[in-house]
Amino acid sequence: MARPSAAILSREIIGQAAIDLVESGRDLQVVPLAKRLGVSVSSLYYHVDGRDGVIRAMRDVLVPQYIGVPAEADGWEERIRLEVESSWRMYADHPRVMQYLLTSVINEPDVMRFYDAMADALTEAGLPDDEILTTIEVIDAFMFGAALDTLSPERILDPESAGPRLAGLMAAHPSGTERNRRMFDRGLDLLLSGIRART
Amino acid sequence: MARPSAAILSREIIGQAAIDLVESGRDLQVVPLAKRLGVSVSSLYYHVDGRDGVIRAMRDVLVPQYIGVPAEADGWEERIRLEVESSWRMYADHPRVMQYLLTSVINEPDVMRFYDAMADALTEAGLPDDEILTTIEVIDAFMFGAALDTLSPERILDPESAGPRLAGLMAAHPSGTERNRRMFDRGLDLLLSGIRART
DNA sequence: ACCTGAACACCGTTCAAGT
DNA sequence: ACCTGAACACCGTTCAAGT
Repeated sequence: MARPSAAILSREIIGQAAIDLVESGRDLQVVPLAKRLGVSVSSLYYHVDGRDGVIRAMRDVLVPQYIGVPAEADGWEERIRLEVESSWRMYADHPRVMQYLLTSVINEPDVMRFYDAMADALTEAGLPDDEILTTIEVIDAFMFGAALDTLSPERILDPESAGPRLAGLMAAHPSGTERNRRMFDRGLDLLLSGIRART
Repeated sequence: MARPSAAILSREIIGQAAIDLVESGRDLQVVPLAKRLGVSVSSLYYHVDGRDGVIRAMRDVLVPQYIGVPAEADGWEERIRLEVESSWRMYADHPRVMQYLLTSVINEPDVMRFYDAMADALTEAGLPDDEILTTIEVIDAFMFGAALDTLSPERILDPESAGPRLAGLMAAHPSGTERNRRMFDRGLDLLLSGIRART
């Protein structure tokens, strides 16, 4: 079966299988990926440029699922929230995949669209021109850090070894997904509040 | 020379060499590391528990250089700034090393000290108890994202393909280290301003 | 205690060969 | 056009052997 009647592989199929593999907790490796696809390793190389190509394929599968709907919103603040929210969900839904996208730069057009929308919103907010790009970068960085936070273990700190003050706070603190979600919301609130104070 | 008169390796020596290797732009690999140390690969395994052990060794070399001096400061805001600044510098000075520390959790006691100091400062600021931990996590996440931002290429976006609005802003925007530094400062400002608004 | 050399399983990549 | 099998360089790890 050197040439099947219908192609059994494609960039998308490979990208999706890689996402599944990685999200199931394993490393991104070509051999297990091929096995999962029931295909010989070298077959992958016809559709995708090596391991790095697999990473780009993952990105190209994920991005269209989350980015692109230029949400209907009233007011700059709501626009920023919606914009950030959609990128954030992509990160938070696939934190393990994120780790690999870290090195590979996100697709130009997508970043461009995000930056453009954000620049519009911040201009409308009345932020001075020379602060706009930096502010976008701040939000971007926070989003990124918040996404990677998902990767950290359920309990980051051991209450046993904490001081009494910290231990008390930790007892009433959520963990896992809820902790992460709350952190993201609060961060965005703080940033928006800070931006408002500058306009 | 199976047993030299004076040991030529140690955890620290290995950790430092690994930092140099990684910071020079290459991947963290055991074989080049051994070569750089003028030693056989298997020798590393006596001092360090494999590749992961090398990562921990890097961390144990870096952390004491940056963390630990509990800075003299007046006022909660200044305390937070100093605290965050020192962690941040470790990240920003060694962004490539950071990539590897991402997976490995930072040493318990260090995180604990950071969280404790931050909790004190935020309590002094008058922030409600149920917001303190979340706020610390926000700052932590931002710090992290800002550090990883250092890894992104000099010019993230191509002004050619940007809209006129964005292109104009980009012309007046710094790049490289300065861009990164400014972004970090602005982000911390925004967050602190947001925190102030909540007290 | 501290380092070496050989050996092994495994991974990423290439390429000629098949249909 | 699309997949396979073999071959290769290289990496991480182990372990017996040396002093």
